[in-house]
Amino acid sequence: MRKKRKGCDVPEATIHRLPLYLEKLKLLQAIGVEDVSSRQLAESLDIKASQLRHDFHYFGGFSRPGRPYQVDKLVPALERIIGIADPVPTIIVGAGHLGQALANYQNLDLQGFPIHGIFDVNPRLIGLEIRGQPIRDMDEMAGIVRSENVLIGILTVPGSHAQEVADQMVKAGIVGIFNFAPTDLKVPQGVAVRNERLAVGIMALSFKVKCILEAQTQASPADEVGAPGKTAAEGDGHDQVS
Amino acid sequence: MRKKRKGCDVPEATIHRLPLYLEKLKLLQAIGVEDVSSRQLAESLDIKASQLRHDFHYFGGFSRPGRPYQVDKLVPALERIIGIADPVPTIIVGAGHLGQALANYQNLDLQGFPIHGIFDVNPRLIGLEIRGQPIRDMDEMAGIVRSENVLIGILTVPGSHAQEVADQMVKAGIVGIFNFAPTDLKVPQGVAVRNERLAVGIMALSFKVKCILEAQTQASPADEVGAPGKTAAEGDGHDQVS
DNA sequence: CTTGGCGTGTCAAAAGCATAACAGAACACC
DNA sequence: GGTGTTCTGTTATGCTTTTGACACGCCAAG
Repeated sequence: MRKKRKGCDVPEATIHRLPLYLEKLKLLQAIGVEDVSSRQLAESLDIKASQLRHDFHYFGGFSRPGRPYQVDKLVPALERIIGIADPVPTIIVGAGHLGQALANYQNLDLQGFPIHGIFDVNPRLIGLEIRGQPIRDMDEMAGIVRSENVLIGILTVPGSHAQEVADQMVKAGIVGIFNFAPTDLKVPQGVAVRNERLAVGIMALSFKVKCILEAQTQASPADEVGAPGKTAAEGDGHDQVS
Repeated sequence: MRKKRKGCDVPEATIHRLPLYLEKLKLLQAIGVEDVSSRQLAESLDIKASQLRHDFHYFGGFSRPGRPYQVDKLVPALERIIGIADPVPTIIVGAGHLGQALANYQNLDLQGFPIHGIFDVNPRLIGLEIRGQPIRDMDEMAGIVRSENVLIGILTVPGSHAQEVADQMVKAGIVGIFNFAPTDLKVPQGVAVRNERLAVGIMALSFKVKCILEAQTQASPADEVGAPGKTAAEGDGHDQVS
C-alpha cells in the first residue's frame, strides 16, 4: 500500500497549495497574463519561489528550464492534477442552513463541482428549490449517485446523524466526503474524508487572539490601534499572526 | 518579535489539535468519565499518545507523573489556554447565505463565541431577525465592537469587498478575523487572520479522490465496494485517505 | 515494606517539510 | 556567433514536527 502511484505520493502541504496556485493562475489568465515566473507567482501568494518550484517538481516539468511558466498551459495541467479537468459530480446531503448556503454558493459549480442533488430527510424541506434544484428525499440519493456517477458528497447533517448518513453515501458509491459535521467519520478503505471543522478553526483563531492580547498587555502598558503598516495573509486553512 | 511570550510559541499543528482535545474531553465529561490516560484520549482521536503528551507538555503539567489526566481539571485548563475561559464576543459581517447559516449555528454560542451582532450593507436584509438578533447596518458595527468589546469577526462577504470590510473591522478594534472570502487579507500587525477556504478544501479532497480512482483502475481490474473494514478519520482541516 | 504495573514528563531519534544553492537551458542583445 | 541574463529543474541543507524510548512517580496488591 505504500506504492508510488504516479503523482499521488505528494506531501499533504503541497496538495493544499495546489488550489491556491490554480486560483491565482486563473486570475492571471482572466486579465490576459500569458507568462509568469515562479518568483512572481510565489510572491503574489506570500510564499517562497523555491517552494513553488519544488511543489511543481512533483508533477514533472511544466516548463522548459529557461522559460517562465505559460499560464495557459499551467491552468489545465493543474486542473488535471487536482482532478477537475472534467467536472466532478457532487451532491449535498443535509439541507439545513449550512447545506442551503453551500448549495447557493455558485463558486462550487464554477470551480468544477456541479451540484447534482441536495438531499434531506426533513419532509418540510423536500421540494424546496435552491438555485433551480429541488431538495430531494434521502431515499433518492443512492439512485442519483449511481446514475450520475457522483464522486463527492458534502455532508452537512447534524453530528448525531453524520456517521449513519456517511455510511449510506459510501454504500452508494461516493469516494470523497467533505464533512462539516463535528464528528469523526469511520469510512472503509478507498474513501477520502476531509473534515471542515468550524469549531477548530475559530478556536485556533481564539488562541492567537489570546496570545496577541497577552503580548500587548505584557509588553506595552498602553498600546492603541494605530496605523496599519505590515501586511500578512494566508493560504489554505491555516492562519498567521501578523 | 521572536520573543517567547508565555505559552504562545507553540507549533501551528499543536494549536489545531487543542480544540479536538477539548471537544473530546467535554464529551467524556458529559458522560461522567473522571480520569483519562493519554493513550485512551489519543486513540479516540486517531493520534499517537506520545504526540498528545508532547502537545500538553508545551503548557506545563496537567497531571502528576504517575496519575492519569483528570477530565475536570483538563477541560478548564484547555479552555484557558485556547482563550475561551470567558466567552469571546464575536460578530458576523456579511449576512448572505453563509453568514446566516453561521448565525444559525448555535454551536458557536455554546463553544464560547456568542454572536453580538450580524451586519450587512444590503438594505433588504437589514432588520431581518436570525435567532433573535436583527441584521444591522454596517454603520453600527464599529460602535458595537467598541461597546461590547468584540474581539473576533467572522467575515462572510463577497471576495470583492472582503479587504475593504476587513479594514473596517480592524479599525473598529477587532483582533481576529475568521475569513470565509476567497481573498487573501492584508491586515496590520497584531491582528490574526484565519482563512477558511472552501475551494481549497474541496479541491484537496478531489485530488485524493482522483488518486483513489487511479489506484483502483490501475491495480485491480474489477474492484467493487465491499465490506467496511478499516477506519480512518481526521481532525482539523486536514484529511486522510483510508 | 516491598514489588509490579501503569502512566506521565522528558528527551532523543526519525521523518517530513521548507529554504537555499546550483547547474544548465533558452532567449536577447551586441 | 558569442555572451550575459533570466529562469527552471534538481539536489542539498537546515528546521519543524512527529514518533519512539526511558526514567521516575504513584498506586495497589502481596
